[in-house]
Amino acid sequence: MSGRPIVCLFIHDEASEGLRPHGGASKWWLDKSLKALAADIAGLSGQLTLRTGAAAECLGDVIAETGAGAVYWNRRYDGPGRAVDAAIKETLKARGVEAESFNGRLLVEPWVLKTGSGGYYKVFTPFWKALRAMYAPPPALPRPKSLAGPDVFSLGVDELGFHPHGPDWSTGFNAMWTPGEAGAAARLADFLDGPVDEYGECRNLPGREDGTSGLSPHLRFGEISPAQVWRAVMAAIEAGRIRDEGAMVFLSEIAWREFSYSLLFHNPDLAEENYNKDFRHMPWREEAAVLSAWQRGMTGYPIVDAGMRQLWQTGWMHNRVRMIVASFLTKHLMIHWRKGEDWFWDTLVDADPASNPASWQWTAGSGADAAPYFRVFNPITQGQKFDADGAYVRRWCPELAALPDKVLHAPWQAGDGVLKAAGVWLGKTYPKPIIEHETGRKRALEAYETLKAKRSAA
DNA sequence: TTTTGAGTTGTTCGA
DNA sequence: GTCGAACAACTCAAA
Repeated sequence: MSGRPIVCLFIHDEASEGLRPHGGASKWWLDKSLKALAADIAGLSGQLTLRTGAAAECLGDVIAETGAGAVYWNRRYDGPGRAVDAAIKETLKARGVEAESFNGRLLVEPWVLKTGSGGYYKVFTPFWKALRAMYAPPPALPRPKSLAGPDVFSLGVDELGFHPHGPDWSTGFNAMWTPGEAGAAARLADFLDGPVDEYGECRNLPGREDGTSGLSPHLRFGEISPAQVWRAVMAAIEAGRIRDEGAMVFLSEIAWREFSYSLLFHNPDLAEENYNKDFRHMPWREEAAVLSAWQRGMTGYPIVDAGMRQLWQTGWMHNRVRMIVASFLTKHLMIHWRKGEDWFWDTLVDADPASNPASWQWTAGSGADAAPYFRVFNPITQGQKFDADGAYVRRWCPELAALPDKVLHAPWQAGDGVLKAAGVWLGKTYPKPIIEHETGRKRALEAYETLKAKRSAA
């Protein structure tokens, strides 16, 4: 294909059967990412061509307009996306157009790693061992010298309407993110220049800005690949610039992403159906007001509310806090994990078709290799343990900032004088707990008991 | 085929 | 305050 003119095509497809529409935060990201990509391509004498509509039709149009003889793309792994892509491949080949797909998103295709008995892995640790043992990143391809191609009609990025308007809720996003390939590379470089060595400990501290890599949205939108990450980490270890202790913990998190993709590939309904079918008997509660309080960060538990507000304001939430808020929704509040998954899908800039449902199911207990049923995160002790100095809660729940550390994660335990001195009026300036911890915990454990009873009866 | 060991991230209780 | 044990039982992966 070298030397032939290229049409760089992005199709925004909300028309093909079954595709899950992008959430609002994803659209915000795509708006910037596409602009960055367009600029990068323009720098190589090319043009990013944007179309909207069903992918098959858009491709047909562009082929007719340009006489293209070949179409190349990177694979996706969600059920509807795979169906659309398979149909396109078949149609193109029948028309005599070369059609080829590649692995651009994963270390290893989800059908490669198999257990001794030939199935896919359902437990992370053996999956990770197998991946580590066999994986070596392919050598990096050289940057293309030119992406020149024919002048084709294209929509402008702004015409997609991806940036929020009326109101623009994204002001808090701008300070945090630089979508695009250059932003992704800078993130990785910064992370490998020090923070990765402390990753093992600091990744659990949400108050630490550099405790985690912040690469998730870049990985989500293909601005950097896990193979690039792996290569860079290994190179830094070999050069003696970083130790392999923290680095391997970091790579194991990259492997969790792979594990999730393997689960999604082998369970295309992962975002809708319980992976563990016993959970169909779970007595979830339908309480719109309670769900809304969780979404708005008004549960009365500071670490939960801080997380939900960080999400709303920046499009991202620290991983430790994701587990806490997800446990709180599915266990204390007993609201279906799908409601949480939907909310994250809409509000996260890294909303991922594999990681999001897999992680929600993991926390709820219905997922692969899931948390055991008795593991109900205590939002008070989690806060005290991982946000001991209160930096995280004070940042995202400023109305509590003047409380002393001792009661910051459980304001209702503070005496009237302490509350008054801090300007906190429970039920007025900050909510009372939506449910008492011990009550919620007991209720969740009892519900899990009923699952067990139903299973043994079946 | 059978057996064996192990399983991301926690909490609570009692010594 | 700190420590170890109990919390269940099951499924998975590999020997």
